Amino acid sequence: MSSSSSSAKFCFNSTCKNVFDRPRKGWRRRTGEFADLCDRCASAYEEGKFCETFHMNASGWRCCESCGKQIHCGCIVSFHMFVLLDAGGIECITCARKSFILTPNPAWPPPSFFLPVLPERIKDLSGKNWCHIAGSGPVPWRQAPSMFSSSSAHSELHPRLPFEVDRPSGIDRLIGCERLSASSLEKKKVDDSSERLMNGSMKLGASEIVENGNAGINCGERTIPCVNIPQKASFPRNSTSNSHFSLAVSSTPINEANDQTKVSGTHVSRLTLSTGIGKQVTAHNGADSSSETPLRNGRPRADARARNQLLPRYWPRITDQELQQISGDSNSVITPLFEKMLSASDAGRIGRLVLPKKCAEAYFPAISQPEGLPLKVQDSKGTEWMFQFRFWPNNNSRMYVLEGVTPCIQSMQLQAGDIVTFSRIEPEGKLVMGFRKASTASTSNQGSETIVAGDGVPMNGNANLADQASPWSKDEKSVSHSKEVLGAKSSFRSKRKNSTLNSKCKRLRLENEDLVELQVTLEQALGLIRPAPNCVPSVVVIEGCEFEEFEQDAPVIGRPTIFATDHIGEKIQWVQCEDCSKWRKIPADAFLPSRWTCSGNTWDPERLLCSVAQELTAEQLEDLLLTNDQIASKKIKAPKQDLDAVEALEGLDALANLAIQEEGESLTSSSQATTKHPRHRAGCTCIVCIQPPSGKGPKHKQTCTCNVCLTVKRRFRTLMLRREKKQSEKEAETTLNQSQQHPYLPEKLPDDFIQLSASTGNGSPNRKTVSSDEPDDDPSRIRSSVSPFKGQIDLNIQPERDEDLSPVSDSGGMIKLIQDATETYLRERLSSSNNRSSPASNEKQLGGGIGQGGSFGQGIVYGSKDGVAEAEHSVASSTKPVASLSPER
DNA sequence: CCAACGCATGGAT
DNA sequence: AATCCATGCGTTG
Repeated sequence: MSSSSSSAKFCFNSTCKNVFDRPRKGWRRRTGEFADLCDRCASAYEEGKFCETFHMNASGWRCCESCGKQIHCGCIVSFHMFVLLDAGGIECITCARKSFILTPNPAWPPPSFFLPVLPERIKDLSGKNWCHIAGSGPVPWRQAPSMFSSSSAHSELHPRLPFEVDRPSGIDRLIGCERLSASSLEKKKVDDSSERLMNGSMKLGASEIVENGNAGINCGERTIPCVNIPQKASFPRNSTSNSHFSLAVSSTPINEANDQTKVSGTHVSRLTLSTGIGKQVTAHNGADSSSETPLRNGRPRADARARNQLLPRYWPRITDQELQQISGDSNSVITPLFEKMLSASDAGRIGRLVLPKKCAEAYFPAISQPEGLPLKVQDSKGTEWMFQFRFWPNNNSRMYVLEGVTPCIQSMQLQAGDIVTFSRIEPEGKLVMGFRKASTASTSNQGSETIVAGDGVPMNGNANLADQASPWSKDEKSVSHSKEVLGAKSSFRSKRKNSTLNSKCKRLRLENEDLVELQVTLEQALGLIRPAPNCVPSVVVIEGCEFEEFEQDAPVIGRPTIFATDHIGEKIQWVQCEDCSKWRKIPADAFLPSRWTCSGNTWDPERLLCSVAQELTAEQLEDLLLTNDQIASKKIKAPKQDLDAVEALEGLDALANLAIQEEGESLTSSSQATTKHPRHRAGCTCIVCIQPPSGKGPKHKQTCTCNVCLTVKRRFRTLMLRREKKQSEKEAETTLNQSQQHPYLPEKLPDDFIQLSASTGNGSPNRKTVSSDEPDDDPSRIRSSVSPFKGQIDLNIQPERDEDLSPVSDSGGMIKLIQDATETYLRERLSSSNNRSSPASNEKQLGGGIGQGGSFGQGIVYGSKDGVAEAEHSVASSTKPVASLSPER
C-alpha cells in the first residue's frame, strides 16, 4: 500500500508529504518496513511528539486510567504505547507493565498465543518497532486493536494499509446491527482505542465504550499527547468499528495478515475464513464487543474489571463457523463469552455444570441468593434449555453452577473433555451454548473439525458448535444419539491443556487428543470386537455373564452400527460413514472395519459415494438413534441387580471403548483421565460419570475378592505376562542375553509366582472357558505375596497419584497387582535370560516405575472399572503394552 | 435404598 | 498465599 519505504520519495507522514532525498526511519510498518520520514517528521517521531504534532486534532486521545497521561490511541505511531482495559479505558504501557494487565478479552485469542510473548512484547512496546509488536510476534490483544484503530485524522493522509480495506463494510454492518448505541458510536469517534479491537477485542472495545462510555472523552484535552513514542498512525476514521477490525485483518496482505493472526488468536480462524472480505464473521465479532459488557448484565464496571482476569482457559475460541452456526442466517451478532472444558462432574449425571466464577459473575446475571435463578440458554441448534444458575457458598466465596444441564449435555452428546462455549446473541442478549467436541478428527457428523495448530489456535476452526452442519433453525430439536458419535475419533491436541500434563500434574486431564467420543454399551462394544483370525477367544464368566477374552491376539474392532429391521422385515444394520456422516444400510451380518466410509458400501453400489443422499430421513434417523439409545440404556441397566456384574460390565464397556479408540489411533501414553479425576476417562462409567453424585456408588475394598476384582487381577497378570512374553520373543530375536541374574530382582518371589510365570509366560492358555476363580486367578496369591505392598486390591485407588503408588502409601491392591505383574515380568525376563535392560532400568521398573504411578496408572490402573477396562483393553490389544510397563520402550 | 442437595475438601493455579 | 474449582461425601427427602 503505501509507498513509504525505501523507494518512497515522499514523507510517509501523509500530513506532510515532503519530498526528501534521504529518508529517515520512522515507525515500523506492518509490512516490516519502516516508514520513511522527512527530517522534520522523523525528528518529531523520535522525540515522541509525532502524534502531538500531527494528530492533535485527530480523535483517539485518551487518558491512561492509571496515571492520567494522555495517549493518542488512534494511530500506529503510538499504538503500542497503551493497552486497552477490559473494563474500558486504556492504560499507558508504563502503567500496564506495572500492573501486568494484558488480560485478554474473554472473547479473544488463545492465551497460548500471547501470553508467552507478553513480556517481550511489552519490552518492545517501548521500542518503536511496530514489527515486533504487530508484525512479527504475538501481540497482546490489547494492542492489537490499536493497529486497527482509526484515527479520524488520518485516513486522508496515509495510504491505506491493506487491512483497512474492509473496514467500511464491517462498520456498516455493525451499525446495521445496531449493536452500538448511538452513544457508543459516538464514542467511537472519539475513542479510537476502544473501537478498534478486533474480534474479541472488538468486543472489548465495544464494551469499553459502553461501560466506560467516556473513557475517551475524559481526556478531552488532547493537547498533551502524553505518550511516549509517537508514531504515525494511519487509519481511516471509519475503521473504528470494532467488528471490522477483524475483517480488515482478513483482507490484509500476507505480512499483515500474519500480524493479525498474532494479534488475535481467536480471530485467526475467522480471518482465515473470511480472508477476502469481512463477512458476517466480522459482524459477529464486532457486535460482540459492543454487547459484551457488564452493562448488559447490569453489572458494575467492577465486574468488567473482573472479567479481565478470566483465566485463559476460559477464553472463548469460537471460530467463525461456530459463530455463523450460532447466528445462522439471522443478523444476530454473537458475542463469545467464555468456554469451559467439561469435567467429569460437569458431564456426569449430576447435571451440574460448574461455572468458572469469574465467568459467571461477568456474564451471567448477578445472583445474591444461593438459589440463584432460572436461566434460559439456547443451544446452537436453537433449542432452548432452562438451567438453574446458582451458587454454593464456598470458602467465603461462591461456586457457581448451572444445574439441570444433563439433558442439554446429552443432547449435544458431550463428554468430559468436550468444551462448551457460552456466547450471547445480540442484541437480544440471549445466552447461547455451543460446544466443541474434544475429538475432531473424523467426526464427520459434525461436519467439521477443529484442528489445533501447534500454537493452540484452531486452524480451520470449525464447527464446534456441534454437529449442526445445518444452519440453525429454531424448530430443529436437538436430539442426542450416542451412536452418532460412535465413529468419532479424536485427534486433536489441545495445547492449552498440555501444560497441565506435566509430571507435576497429579490429576490428568482429558486431553482433546485423547478423547474418545465413544459411548457404547457393553454389548455394543463387545459386538464390535471380533476374534482375530485363527484365534479362538476364551470365555470368561463373571456373575453369569460371559465375556470373550482375547488372550492370544488382539481382537479386531469393528465399526459400531445400529441393528434394525427394515420395512420388509429384513434384519439390517445402519452404519455411519466416517467421512460424510451419512447413514448407510448394510446387511445384518456385515462386519465393518472401525473406519468405514461410503466407499466401502459394497452392498449398495448406488451409495458408494458420500455425495449420495442417505436413505434415512432425518426423522427416521432420529427414531433409529433414539431407539438405539434406549436399547442401549436398557441393556446397561438390566443387570443392575448384581453390582459386581455391573461393575464388570462397565469396566468392559470402558475397555471396549478404549479398544475401539485405540484401533483408531494409538493410545498415547497420557491418560484419558478427565479433567481432574484420574479415574475418569473417556467412557468412564464410574460414579462421577454415570452415577449419582452422592458418592455412594459401589466401591471395591482393598480386600475385595469379588469376581470383578479377581478378574481384574487375573487379567492384568495375564496381560503383563503376555506382554512380556511378546517382548521377550521379540528381543530374543535380536538380542542375545547376557545377564543371568538381575541384581535388583526381588530376592524372594512367591513360589506360585514363578509357576505363574512359567505357565502363562510361555503361552497363554487357550481356555475355552474359564471361570473367574481359576487357579491362576487366585487372589490369595496376591495377598500372600512377599511384596512390600500389604494392601489388598483397591480398585478405587488413584494410580496417577504418586503417593498412591508409592510402596509406602500404597493402599491399593492394584498396586500390588502391578507389583506382582512387574515382578512376574522381570522374573520372566530373567528366566528367559533375556536381559537387555540395565540394572538401573530394571530398578526403575520395580520401584521407580511403580512409584511414578503415572506410568502405570495411565496404562493400567484406574478405578475398578477402569482397571478392568484397562486390563482388558490391554489384553485385547496385546500389542499395545502399557508404555511405562515396558522398559524397552 | 436411592437421588439430590449442598457444603467440605484439597489439588491446582 | 489466596483463590479456584473438581470432586467427595454427609445430609436430607
